[in-house]
Amino acid sequence: MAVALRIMREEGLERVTMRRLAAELDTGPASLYVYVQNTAELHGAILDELLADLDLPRPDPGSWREQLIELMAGYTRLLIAWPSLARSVLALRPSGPHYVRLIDAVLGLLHAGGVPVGQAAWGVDMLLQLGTATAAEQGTRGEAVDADGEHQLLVQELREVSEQEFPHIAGARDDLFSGTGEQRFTWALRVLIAGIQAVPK
Amino acid sequence: MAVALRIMREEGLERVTMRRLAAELDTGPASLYVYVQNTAELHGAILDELLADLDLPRPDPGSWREQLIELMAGYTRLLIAWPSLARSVLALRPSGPHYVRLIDAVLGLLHAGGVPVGQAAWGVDMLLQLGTATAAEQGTRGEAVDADGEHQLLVQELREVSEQEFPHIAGARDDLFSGTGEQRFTWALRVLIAGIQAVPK
DNA sequence: ACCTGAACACCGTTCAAGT
DNA sequence: ACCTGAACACCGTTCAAGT
Repeated sequence: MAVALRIMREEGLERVTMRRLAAELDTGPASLYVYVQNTAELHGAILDELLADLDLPRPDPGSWREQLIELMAGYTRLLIAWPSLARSVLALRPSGPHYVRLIDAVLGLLHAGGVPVGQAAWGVDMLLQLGTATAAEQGTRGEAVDADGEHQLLVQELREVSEQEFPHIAGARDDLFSGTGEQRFTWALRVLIAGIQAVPK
Repeated sequence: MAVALRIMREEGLERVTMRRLAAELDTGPASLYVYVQNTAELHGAILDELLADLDLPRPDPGSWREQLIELMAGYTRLLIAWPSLARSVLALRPSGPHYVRLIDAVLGLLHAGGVPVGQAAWGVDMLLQLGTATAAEQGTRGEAVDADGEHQLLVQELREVSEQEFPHIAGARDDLFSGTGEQRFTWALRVLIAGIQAVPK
């Protein structure tokens, strides 16, 4: 496990492959299938290892919202450092003890905020999905230039769109690209929290 | 392009590779790099092709919310049929004419609902991200069994968690697993729409 | 009983060399 | 000038055969 984390830190998740890990451990790739069912499970184990470093707050009814925003920001920051791990995680529906701990903490904060338990239970999924997806959208270390190129492509396309054909894009042009990633993410969290509080099941 | 779609429909996105596509076109893989910069761009082109089939509503101020929910459900349904395409798309920040058309339609509906343009502009990203991420979380055709296995793992873990260690999970146990995917997704859309309306930037 | 070498069936991308 | 065969550098997973 420690070896897998080292490879990820040094060369990126892309290099944390069964073959590469096996080579690092001086054995054949077949040997790893004794400990792990497939590559997805290997990546899941890496996530849980990373989540061990996440500090969970002791819920305080007076500032539960800020605590929740900070906790989600922390989770997301952690994954933004490894976008392709975020991509794996999204397909994975992670399990693992530290992930469970995180779910409990988010539920605890929503409880402290007086959010009805049914809404909180469905809301946790949305909050974690927002964080994971936001990280997954970031370009990978390796692909950074490409992903940016792709994004620039959309930006350019939206800027050049004709007012006749797409009036609403034209009318929102400035707002579409405004704000930093951080500002947008914080707003998104507030949107989610407000909605989770307000909308009954 | 038509060939790529056929391969996807017959064998899944996993088989829409540069080499496979080249073989299907009776040439070497190098030839494709004349038309497309890399595999990600190929997948992006496939998405835009699929989006051509999405019906966009003419906004009606009386039922904009239901129209928006139906539009987002349509987008998501389309991607749920190809979860690994959704995964590619999340990393891609898609461009392409049909994607632009979709953005304009969502903005139009939010406008019809009287949502301030700044909130609408940032909100579109959240709505599309919700759809894409929800589809990406679905198991792939090929991985279906595995992904389900993973998910069952978390479900089991959450069910068996001790009341002392994780009181909030224990207290929300029934709600955590309640509802169909459809019900949860519709609720999530309403949460997002309510939040986008309510939270100023 | 446990482990793994070697094989099967693939990948993306580049570039020198051909037409 | 344009196209592409062949090569480089990898993959995940399985299973027969060894210890």
